[in-house]
Amino acid sequence: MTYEPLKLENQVCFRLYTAARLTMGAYHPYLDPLGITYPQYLVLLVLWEQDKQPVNDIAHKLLLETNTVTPLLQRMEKSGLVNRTKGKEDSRQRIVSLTKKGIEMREQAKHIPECLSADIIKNEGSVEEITQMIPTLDKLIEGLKQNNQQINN
Amino acid sequence: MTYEPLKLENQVCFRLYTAARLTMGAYHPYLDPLGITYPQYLVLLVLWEQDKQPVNDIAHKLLLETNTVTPLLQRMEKSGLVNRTKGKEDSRQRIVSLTKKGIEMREQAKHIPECLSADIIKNEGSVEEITQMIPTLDKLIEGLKQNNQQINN
DNA sequence: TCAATTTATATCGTTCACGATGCAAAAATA
DNA sequence: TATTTTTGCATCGTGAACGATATAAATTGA
Repeated sequence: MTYEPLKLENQVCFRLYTAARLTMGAYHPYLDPLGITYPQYLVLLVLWEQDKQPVNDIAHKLLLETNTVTPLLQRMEKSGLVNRTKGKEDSRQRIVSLTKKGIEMREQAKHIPECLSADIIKNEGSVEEITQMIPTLDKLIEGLKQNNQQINN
Repeated sequence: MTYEPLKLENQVCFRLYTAARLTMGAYHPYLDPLGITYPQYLVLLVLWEQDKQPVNDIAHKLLLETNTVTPLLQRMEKSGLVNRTKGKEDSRQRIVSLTKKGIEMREQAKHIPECLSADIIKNEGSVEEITQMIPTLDKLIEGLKQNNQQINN
């Protein structure tokens, strides 16, 4: 009985990749009525915590590149959720602020986390077990951040 | 001290989404020289376990839709990794088989899993802790599969 | 002060990911 | 057998993700 690393079933990354995709799928019933996608929901979470942030801060908090976030914000501006104004001190910056619609969406989104927990309980049973993964995921993310930085230097 | 579900830092899904993206990034140094992407690597893993499978089987094993896998396989055919031939019993099927190049790539990819483990150890320390998440991830994936099926009915 | 460098954002091209739709072959059923 | 339904795959459109590159503004430093 030998351990075979090239087997799909032995790969942690495949599970992360799949779990992430399926979890995003589970958000669909709640985000579709609001007319937003999961990455757009993440941007809103960031702005609901603190309004009026430059693109870079948002990208940094989501661990995304600005060339991912810029088009995302452009789409959100087009759909009336945010405004993008030139920075006053630093005119290279684009300050992203919530519109009335963006602010009000928070009320509608308020119950999404508990809805998702309920869905998970319904089909699988244990939110506790899942939340126990958080410290490990955080350590993994921190390590991967450093690793990928080393690659790009 | 109230728990705030709408805070980014309290969201498990965001961590899965981030961990998955960053892990895929960590594969780059090993996959780029082979000229393949991470999803293409997953397809190869499936075909290395068993050659000559219809599109549907591959999609099912990767938990992807066929409309994701079909273009993926078309690109892999164009880059000379696989062939796609009409099924003999069921002519609706497309049987995907490895080319010589696809078979030989297994040798070059052999050490990727241990390289990735080494990278994780280097920057974070504990592969054991990460592999301990596997049962939980599997339960989560299984529950989400059922949940998302219920949605689409 | 002026050139060189860095920084913040944007643009472009390629590859996923997936909902919606189309189509032909197979299976089910009348 | 003829018709309906299902199945397997493909195509199209949209929205991420991200590497590479561009551009203008700010910063550094000679």
